[in-house]
Amino acid sequence: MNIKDLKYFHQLVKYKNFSKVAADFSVSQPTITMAIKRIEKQFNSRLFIRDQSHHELQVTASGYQLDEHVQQVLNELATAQKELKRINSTKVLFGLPPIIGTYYFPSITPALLRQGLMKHLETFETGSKDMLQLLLKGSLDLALIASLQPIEQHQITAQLFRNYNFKIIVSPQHPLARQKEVSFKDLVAEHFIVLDEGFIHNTAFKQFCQQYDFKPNIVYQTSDVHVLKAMVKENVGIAFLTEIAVPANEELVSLALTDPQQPHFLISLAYRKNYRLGSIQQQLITTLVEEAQNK
Amino acid sequence: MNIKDLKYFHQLVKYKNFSKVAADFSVSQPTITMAIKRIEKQFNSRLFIRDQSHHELQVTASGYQLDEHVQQVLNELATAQKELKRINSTKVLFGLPPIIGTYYFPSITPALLRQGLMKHLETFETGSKDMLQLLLKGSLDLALIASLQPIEQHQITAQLFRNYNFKIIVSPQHPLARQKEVSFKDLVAEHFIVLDEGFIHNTAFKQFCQQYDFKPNIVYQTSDVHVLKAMVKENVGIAFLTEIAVPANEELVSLALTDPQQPHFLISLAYRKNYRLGSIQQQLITTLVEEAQNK
DNA sequence: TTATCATATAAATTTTATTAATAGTAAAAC
DNA sequence: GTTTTACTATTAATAAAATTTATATGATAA
Repeated sequence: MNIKDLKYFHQLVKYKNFSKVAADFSVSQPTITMAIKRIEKQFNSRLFIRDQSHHELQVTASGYQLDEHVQQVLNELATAQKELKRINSTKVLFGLPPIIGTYYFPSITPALLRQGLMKHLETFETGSKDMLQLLLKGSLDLALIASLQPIEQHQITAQLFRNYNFKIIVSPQHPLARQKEVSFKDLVAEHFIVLDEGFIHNTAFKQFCQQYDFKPNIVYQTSDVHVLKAMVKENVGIAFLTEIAVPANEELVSLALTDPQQPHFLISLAYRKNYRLGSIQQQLITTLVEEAQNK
Repeated sequence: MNIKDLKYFHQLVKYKNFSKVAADFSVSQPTITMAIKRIEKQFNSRLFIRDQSHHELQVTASGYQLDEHVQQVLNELATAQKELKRINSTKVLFGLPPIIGTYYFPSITPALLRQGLMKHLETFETGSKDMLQLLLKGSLDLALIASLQPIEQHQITAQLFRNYNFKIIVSPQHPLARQKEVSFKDLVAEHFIVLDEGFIHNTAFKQFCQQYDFKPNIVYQTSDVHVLKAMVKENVGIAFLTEIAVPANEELVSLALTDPQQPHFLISLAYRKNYRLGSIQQQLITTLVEEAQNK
């Protein structure tokens, strides 16, 4: 059996059209016919129903079931390809979401430098949500990921190692600045500056809104935490942010949330279960975990 | 790329000998040489070091890393093959460990009969530990599995639905029969009849022994619960058994365990995440879950 | 030195995949 | 009710690929 045939098969399940698949792979149409015949013979199953009357190719239950496995197979091979491409580079492709990269990671870099690990790191920045997908696809080796729930993803090993609260930040001019804490439900009337979809802040914020059943008054949405803070300082609105992103010395007032059920900003270290750890990777993980525990 | 090449590759990682692999697949030795060359070219990586001086073929880090993925791929295809072979039989191959099959399952059969589901069931009996492996390999469609911890296996969906205690059972003649409950640590001097390795009872029992740091006096080991009970009735020894396997009407006395930290006998319904559920499968799962909740 | 073991190479052969050309079939368009 | 169009299947020819046979190479062991 040939991988190529599996690729043809998968595309056929997707497009349900032999000619289109042929064109897609720049081969002749009979090539696809033959490939599918080979696969149907190999698995001894009818995978498609060629019913010309209904003007669409039907995929059988067997066809869909096989496709589940074929997808897994093709992904596995693609992942292997990407991994092997990197394996001899002595560099570890390390995913670092912006907030973690700005406010948490710098505190670990001295330790990494001491161990001579920094030069083996190649960081890649994107939102935590994308990160998990990139890990799964093999486009990353290792990643720090922020989440609201502990990461439970088959194929991924995740070590939860930091747990932060969310806070409300306001300008010193804001009436709330006199308080030390506040309940989210008392913020119905406030104007909010919020972070973009890619941030889990967004998800946590929506959760809160849903919990208290109110529609927040969002005056501005940004993907830049500095912009968000600048606007809060100008008292344009208040914001919802992890405590990690609010160093003490800033001209901002942060209020604890008193709500009994509240989400947390979790930081985990994640990698694929079948990613083989070389000595550099081992050292890196150990150092990251140790540093996380020292704080 | 050909699946055959991947099979050759995997065996070569295993045996580290070209000629042996060739013999294994009944092909000539150059076939393997060529196959490996193709794969090394495809992945653009050195996978083996042919160092004749050390008299053994060395597998590189890349080689091992690739093998991780190759194993996954080969398993996925083998699973697909088995699944598709069964898919048109309208039968669901249903794994049922002996204890669950004898003491729990019969209580659900009336509901299954009412729904006309029994005729679609083909049950297969083996220990819970094997069951998970068989599911993963695609040799089973669905299984009831006993475990001490909730099942957390990537690729497997498991619904925990029953939770039983473990008990100590003794003959009415036994001194302990006058008690209602007992702590495991007070059983050091007893003679035990225990179940075989395949049973999770065995694991739970060992856990207890380890916890209290004692070496149990095991007078007989069996894989048959009836034999175990018969021997307990004869007062040959006492036993450690789930409450589910001790119906009230038997001439046995069961004692609760008072230990604060004790394992539980969990029953879960499990299937592969990418096992597509047809209407029969859906109905079956719904019925099983409903019945479990009714008790 | 010779024998032995393990892998590589090369040419010939076999097997398999692909193509070009064409046929078949049903629905849509004229 | 032909003709066109859109899809898929079939066939023979061709191209590509994997496999074999025979042999070479290189290293250790006898």
